[in-house]
Amino acid sequence: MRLSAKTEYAAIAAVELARHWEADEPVRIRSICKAQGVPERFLVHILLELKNAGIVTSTRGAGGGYQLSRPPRELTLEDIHRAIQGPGDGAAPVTTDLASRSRVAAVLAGAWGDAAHAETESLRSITLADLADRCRSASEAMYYI
Amino acid sequence: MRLSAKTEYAAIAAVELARHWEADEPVRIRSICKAQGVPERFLVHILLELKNAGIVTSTRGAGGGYQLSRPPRELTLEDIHRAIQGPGDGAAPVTTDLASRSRVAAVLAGAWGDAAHAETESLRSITLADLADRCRSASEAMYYI
DNA sequence: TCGATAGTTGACAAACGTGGTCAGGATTGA
DNA sequence: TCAATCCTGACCACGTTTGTCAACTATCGA
Repeated sequence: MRLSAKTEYAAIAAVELARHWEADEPVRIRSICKAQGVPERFLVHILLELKNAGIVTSTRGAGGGYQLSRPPRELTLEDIHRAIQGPGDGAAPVTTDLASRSRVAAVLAGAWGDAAHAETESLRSITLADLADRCRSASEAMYYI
Repeated sequence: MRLSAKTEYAAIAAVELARHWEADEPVRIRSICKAQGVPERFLVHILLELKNAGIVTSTRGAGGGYQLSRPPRELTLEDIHRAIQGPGDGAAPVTTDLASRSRVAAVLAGAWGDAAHAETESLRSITLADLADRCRSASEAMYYI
């Protein structure tokens, strides 16, 4: 479960968009960066990847910005993870080479796959709506401190 | 679940040692490499890491080699994974920085942690004995083809 | 004691991935 | 037209990964 900064930033941005889902107007990159402390030039590329993956849509020009392409309830952390880290993550690179000539490697490939599957399922169980809700509860809890 | 070649090689070597556990004599690096197609000079360093992690023991000199330090039933894939990829894998590097000033990042850290935990538990459920057994069944199945 | 065998250790390097930055272009609203 | 905003590709610095090489040390058997 090694997480790249890119994936983390992508998830942060996605949750931020989920929090603005109801307003139904584009969110600017700059406002995300300002709120979350993410390097702006970098987030440009990340959001572009999310757009190419069909997770967000963009509106160009003045007053433009980004929005989720679907309701936050229908988007999971796994979607984000797959969009950024790529689908070539569950399959082991070297093992697939070795698996053809080594039984041990083949058996291991199955085991690694099981673990990858467990991770994927865990991520798939968490929607952006869940995360946005948790942020809301967390901020409400703050008032009691 | 990104897997480094190093971790894969380590697991292959560990399973190979598990298959020779009952013989109770050291296995040479060269014989592992010959059987599994792993670069020999590289496996040297990998086995050294496994040794420092207390997973294997070594016997120097002529007739020397490596053996598992404990019965294969007591060693899991997670042990191998942790020994090579390091324990600094479940914790997200950037998030821990951001988590302090961003609620979103903090909430996300929890979610990533859950997924990492699911992966770890999956790996922990597979022992080297399991894998050695699977290799044995796989090779027996070959006779029927 | 000698020599072969095998693990130990550290230095090194090429290739790759990661994490950004920069400049300029395209689009849109006012 | 002008300003705001996204789009795109090039670029680069840095660390990690994946090895290789060479020299050293320990052990066994003759």
